[in-house]
Parts: sequence; structure tokens; C-alpha cells
Amino acid sequence: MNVQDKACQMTDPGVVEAARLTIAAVERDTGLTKDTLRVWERRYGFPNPSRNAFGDRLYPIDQVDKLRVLRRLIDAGHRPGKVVHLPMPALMMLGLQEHRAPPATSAQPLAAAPPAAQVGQCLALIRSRQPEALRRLLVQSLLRLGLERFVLDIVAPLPGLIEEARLRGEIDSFDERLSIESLQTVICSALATISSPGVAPTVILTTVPGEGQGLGLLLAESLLCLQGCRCLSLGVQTPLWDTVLAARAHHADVIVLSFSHALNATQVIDSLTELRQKLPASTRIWAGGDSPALRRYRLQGVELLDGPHEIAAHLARWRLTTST
Amino acid sequence: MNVQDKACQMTDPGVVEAARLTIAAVERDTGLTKDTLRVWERRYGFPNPSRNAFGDRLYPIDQVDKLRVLRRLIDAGHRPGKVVHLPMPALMMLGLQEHRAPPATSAQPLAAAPPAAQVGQCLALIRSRQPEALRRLLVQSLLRLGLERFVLDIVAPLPGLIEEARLRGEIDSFDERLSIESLQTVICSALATISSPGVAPTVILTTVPGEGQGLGLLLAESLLCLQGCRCLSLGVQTPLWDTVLAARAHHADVIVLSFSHALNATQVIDSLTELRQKLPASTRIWAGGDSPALRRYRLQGVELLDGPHEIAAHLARWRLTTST
DNA sequence: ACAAACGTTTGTCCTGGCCAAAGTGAAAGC
DNA sequence: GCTTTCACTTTGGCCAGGACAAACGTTTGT
Repeated sequence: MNVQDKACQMTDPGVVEAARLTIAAVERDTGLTKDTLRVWERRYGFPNPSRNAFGDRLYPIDQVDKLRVLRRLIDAGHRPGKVVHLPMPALMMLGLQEHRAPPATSAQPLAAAPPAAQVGQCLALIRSRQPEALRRLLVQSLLRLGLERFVLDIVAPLPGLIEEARLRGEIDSFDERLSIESLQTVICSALATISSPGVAPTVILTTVPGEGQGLGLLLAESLLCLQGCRCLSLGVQTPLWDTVLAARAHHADVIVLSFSHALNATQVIDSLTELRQKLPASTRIWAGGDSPALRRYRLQGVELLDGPHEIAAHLARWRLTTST
Repeated sequence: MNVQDKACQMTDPGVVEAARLTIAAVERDTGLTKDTLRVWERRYGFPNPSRNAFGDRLYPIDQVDKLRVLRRLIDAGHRPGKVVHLPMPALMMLGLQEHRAPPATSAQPLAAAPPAAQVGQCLALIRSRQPEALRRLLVQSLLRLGLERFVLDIVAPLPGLIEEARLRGEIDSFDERLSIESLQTVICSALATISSPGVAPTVILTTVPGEGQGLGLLLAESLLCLQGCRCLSLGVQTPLWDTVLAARAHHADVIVLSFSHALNATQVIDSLTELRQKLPASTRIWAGGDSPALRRYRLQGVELLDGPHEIAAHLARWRLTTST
């Protein structure tokens, strides 16, 4: 690999079709390791990168796009051999099916209320690229509904809907980032206003290395704080060992972890297993988030938070069982 | 690799010395790629992992600790061949020297005020593990000093001092995470209270993939917002392409990027070069943060923000040159 | 004193092979 | 008929050892 590979991408600043990525860039962008990319090429003939003068692979941008879609499908349970050769439209269709199916299977007894009107308004503002107006609407909703209802009714459903809009091509992926960031800021500011420090249980919130999505943590933190928990957030991507040490030092009762699609199934299971082994049995682990792996494989000693509305119930149960 | 590797780590929950990590875990924990780890072993004889029944490497925990220290020294400009064989104490000494040297070279004309008393108090609270008290002190300082002085005098110097305390072994690495998280929350809540939306310039704030430290961005965002900029934060680890598209869609005048030690020199330079190529020449790039790479290699078309106190000056210069 | 040429160091990529773990489907047992 | 078991297939992570460009440092020449 050399600098020329990158330089040649932008012979003309307007032409982006010619862009080709090195294997390292594809690994970053798709989350598929170099090893996997090479082995797929060997076995399935896809991806089918060209080579530069030194024999290094150069992936066309449209193949990288397909790889991204493939990864999501595989995380959702599809098998590589079955889907690599399907054309993009077929893949997209499969992806959208997945997205609609789950809500039907896991019934949400009480939280299945019709989406608040504000949710639709938020989506409209995201689509029309008005970040300031979105921020205003969020702050206003927060003040009107109170933190708990705001979090459960407005914030919780939004990420899924935003993602779906992106999958349908209605918004770009940076629009998604911008709006998620707005959600985080608003919750974070609300959190800071909860002045009374909680007491029990002591809850540590974090994500494992590789999991960069922190919105779920903020969501959980706000709900737990409202219920009088002592919340300590370590931020995202905490090395497992740090989580263990923090739990020990602060006598944590519960560790809350959040998992998005960012990690593949193996990583989710591995880190949860490792954490469970390293933590004392008296420390509960609550794992939440959208990751399909959480639902597909249930782990002993790890409790599933199937949506933010379940947090209150889990907490009540904990308080019941430990009030000796 | 198989599950047994992990299971055997915890034959006794109290004994942590026996822990051995797989090559994938070491890559995560140290930031050194698998390829680098293997090539160091081949060339220098260090690290020197044992093998499991299948021939997979298993790294003892103390070697992993040394690898972490080595990585920081190499990022700071040392060469692997020169430092791999030094014993830990010598490495630590080198590390602390680095940390003290830079302030002497880059003179800070006006911001070199004696550290505020609150900074010392904050450090004391971190050392004594009182997250709630720390949070209280920060909020109180913010209210007393106002956002600008709070950010420049309290928040800006703290990460460096906290890190130094960790290097000296006074605090643990999760204490560092906890306190950085507190700083972020407090700034974030202050940011949300700046209601008047900025107008110009339009600034996009983000970090490149691999760079997970977001405190610098919040710091910059608060200072820029105070000066009436229109700030759009994409959060951390934005794919380069998304940054480019966002800049285009929102007609960004400036992109602010923050770089910590997380990335190695190559990654810093590569991503900045690539971004510069993909963005129109009229879009400024301001790069800040502690990464040694930023100072060692200056890039054309990328302006160095050498500390938060320089932000105001850069902004003033931009406004001067573009007021046609 | 400074610049150019040369040798050394370093990390990333390559090929091709091996193997455990997870998934799949058919046969056997209740 | 339905579940359990067992052999087979798929999948991806790891390994070895080689190649080579770019970065770095040193020496030579003007």
C-alpha cells in the first residue's frame, strides 16, 4: 500500500465513483476483518477487488456498500454462503424485512402505545435537515413530558425509526449521526439537572471495546437516576478489565451494558462471557440494545433488558430480592 | 482459539496474575495490530507469548502492560528497536519525561496562568474516589467562573493532569474514565443552555474512525458556540466519507477534528491527508488534541489548534479573511 | 553548513493452510 | 409425530514466512 492509492481517488474532486479503498479502509468501514475479506474472496469470489502495482487489493466503492449490507444480514442470522451472491435489491429487501419482523415476535405489553406525535415531527425535521429546529423540539418535548416520558416515548423509538429511514435512503448516514448526537445532548443536559445523588443500587454503565454507541447508556442512566440509583458511567468502549476493577472499587450491584449492531455476534458473546467470569456472582449484568446476538443466544448470569421500558421492572425485582 | 482459553483465566476468581490474553484481546487492549505483534515477536523476541494446545498465542498480562507503555513511547517518537528491550522502570521514566518536556518547548504566552485552585481540588476528589463530590465541584466552578473561563482554566488542563496521575500510579484507569465522563456531562449540560443558535461560520466537529476521545470536541464546541458559531457535532469516529458529505450538505466553513493518543501517527496523518483531498479547498480543517503526530508532521491545508486557547484567535483570523 | 545518496528499520499486505465452533440435516429413539 | 443424536458442512480466526514501500538515520559530497 502506498500514498498513491489514496491520491488517485481524487483526480477530480467531483468524481467519486472512481474511489477505491484499501483492505484496511474496508475493514474500518464495514467491520469485516481483513481475514474475512480475503477468505470470502477465495471461497465465494466476492468481493472481487482489483490490485494496484504492488498486488494490494483495491475495493470498488459499490462492493464496499454491498459488504456493509451483507454484514448486517449476517449479524441478523443469515449465512454468508446464502447471501453473498444475491444482488443488492434482494439484499435490501431482506434487510427491511428483518427490521419489521422483530416487533411482532417480542410483544411489548404496555409500551406499544401509538408513537407520540412529536416522534413524527422529529423525523420530519431530520429529513429536512434542520438540526436547530430538531434540538428546539426535543428540549420542548422534554419540558412538556418530563424526563421519564420523554425518554420512553420520544427518545427510545427514534433511533430505530431513524435507521429505517436511512436504510430506505430517505436520509444520509451523517443525518443519522447528527440527530443521534442531538438526542444525546438533550438527555445529557437533563441528567445533569437531577441533583439528588442516588443511593442504591450502585450501577455502572458502559459498553465493551468495539461498541461505540452510547445513546443506550444515557437512556438507561436517566431512567435509573430517576429511580434513585447511584449511576456511574464509564463511557463507551471500556476495556473489560477496567469495568471489573471499577465494579470492585465502587461495590457495584449492577453493570449495565449496551450493544448495537456495531459488534458481530461473536464479539457480543465473548465479551459478555468474559465479563461474567471476571465479575463476582453477586454482581448482576444487565445487557440491552438492538444487537440480534443478545436475543439469539441467551447467556446464563446475564439478564436481557428488552427495551428501556423493562428497566423499571428489573430494578424493582432487584430491590425485592436484595432487601434482607 | 476456543472457549477454554478464556475459561482457564478464572480458575480462581481472586487470582488475576495467571490471566493470559489471546492475540485478538491484546490487539484490542494495546492498539497494536496482530501483524505487528507477530512481527515484533519474530524480530525482537518480545512479546514472548506461550501457546495453547492449538498453537495459538497466549500473552501474559504483564507483557500486555509493557506493550501498552511501548505503544505510547513509539507514538511519541521513540523507535521500537530501541525501546522493546528496556525494562519497565526505564520505560516509565521515559514516559514521564515526555510528559513534562512539551510545555517547555511550546511557550503558552497568555494561558500559562497558575492552575486554578479548583483544579487541585478536582484531582484530590478523583484520587479519593468521590465522583459525586467531583460532579458538584465542577458544576459549582462552572457557575462561578462562567463557561469560557471554566473550560479554559479548569477543564482544559485536567485531562493531562489526570493522565499523569494515572501514569504515576496514583489513580486507576477507570478513575480516569469516570472523571473524564463527568467533565463531559458538565460541559454538555452547559452547552445545552446556550440557546441562541449561532450563525457563522458553520463548524462541523468530529473525530476520525479509531479516535474515541470526544472531550476535546465538546471543549471546542463550547468555545465556538460562545463566539456565535453554528456548531454541528457528528460525534466521534465518523467515517471520513460522512464528514465530507455533511460538510457539503451544510456548507461547512470549518471542520474541527480532535486527536488523542488513541491513534498511531500513521492513522492521524492518513486520515487528515485523505480528508484534505476530499474536501473543497475553501473548507478549513482545524486539528487539535494531544497527539504527538500533529506536532511532528505539519500538513499543508490543515491548521494546528495548539490548545483550546488558540480557538478564539483562529476564529478571529477566519472572520477577518472572509469578510469580503 | 547543508543537501543528496545510501543503508536500516518498521509495519502492512500477501498466500495458502489448519482447525475449532457453530450451524444443518438426516437417522434413530421415544 | 416429535425430539434427540450424530455426522457433515460452513465459517472465520490464527499461523508461518515472505515481500516491499515508506520512514528514518547516517554518511558523503559540495
